[in-house]
Amino acid sequence: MLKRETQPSRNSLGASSPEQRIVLCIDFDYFFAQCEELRNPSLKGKPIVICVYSGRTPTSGAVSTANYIARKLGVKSGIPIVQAMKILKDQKGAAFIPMDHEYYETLSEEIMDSLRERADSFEQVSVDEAFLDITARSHSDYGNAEIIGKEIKEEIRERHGLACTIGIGPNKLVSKMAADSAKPDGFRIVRPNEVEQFLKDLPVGKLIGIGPKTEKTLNQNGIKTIGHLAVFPEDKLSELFGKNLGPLFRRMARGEDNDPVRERFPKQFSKIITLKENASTFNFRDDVEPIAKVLSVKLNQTGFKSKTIGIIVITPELKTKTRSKTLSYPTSSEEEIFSIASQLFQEAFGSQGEETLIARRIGVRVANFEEKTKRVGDETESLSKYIL
DNA sequence: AACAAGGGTTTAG
DNA sequence: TCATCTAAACCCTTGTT
Repeated sequence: MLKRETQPSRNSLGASSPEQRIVLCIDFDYFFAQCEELRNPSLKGKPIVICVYSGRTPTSGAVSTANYIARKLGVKSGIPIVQAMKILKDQKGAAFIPMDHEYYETLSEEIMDSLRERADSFEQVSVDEAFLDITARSHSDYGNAEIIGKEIKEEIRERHGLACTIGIGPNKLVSKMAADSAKPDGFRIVRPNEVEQFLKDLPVGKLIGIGPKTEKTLNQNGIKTIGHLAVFPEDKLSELFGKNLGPLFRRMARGEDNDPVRERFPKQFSKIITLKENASTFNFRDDVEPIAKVLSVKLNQTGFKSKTIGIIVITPELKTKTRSKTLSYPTSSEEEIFSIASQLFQEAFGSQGEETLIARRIGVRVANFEEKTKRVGDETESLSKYIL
């Protein structure tokens, strides 16, 4: 059914790529739950649910993640805690553990630091995921890459006691999808000549960056598999998803991705809380101050200052409203963040007798960073190695 | 034409 | 029925240089 015009032959345009990159993607399995197993081994073998309690009622909140025992029974990220409790009510020993992000971050940092040394260049994507460019140290040879990858996997098990999944491929996209296809506790290599076969029959929704909304639109246009997407007319895709994203999706479906593995620096910080009860501005003024403080501290600790300060309101219908303001100078001052956020809340909630906006959750965001001068103790810091 | 600001949406973990 | 939290990237519109 799917007509494939994509032949093994390369496209004929210009510089035959200096590309023999080999990229390794590492993903710690059910990371938060595994961290909990690490400090409390008696949890092993039981369903574990990592919870974010909102404080509205003793059980209200959402599931952050769960180990595979719980997942197999239907507990997924994002579902209400109550629902997870229902699913697991007959499971003896099921554990509902409040998320302890600081602890996970500490463990993550230790491991990331040891991974960083094993890469030509390194990119931490999240608390439990990273890319390693291993082109040079593998001499662009997948046999060598396999040895390196397996060493890393074992080292993490032995030194840190954690299971992980590793994917290896010619770029970040393919390495990540290779890892996704192999988890948990997996290892998979997809070589350049295997990319097309690897991708073509997977549902489009499996492509990184294609979520539920995009998948639905694609399906409605007859695109069910990544192979379909790879040969779909580019102008149609541009029409559907925009001039940038349309063509990008098509390239991704072909397994193409030139994005380099590079250190990431934060571009924004935000903090959002759930209010005990839905409220308007006049009632949650006291909640804004501690939020401003947290962000100010974080800016000062990391050495950033932000020019843009914004607020976020989640309505009872779970719609998101945002307002922001950009200053002519960067700041990290608690008072300043608080004062501007308060101002924005006033404006957003209608100061002159309009209908009052009601919030379920409120938050503050700082963005548009400018680096503060100097910082001691960090060598990797000088940010001049930033090639874009 | 290029860029910045601002608000919304989508994705991911 | 119940629905966390953080961060990034993109889209579109509007306004400025």
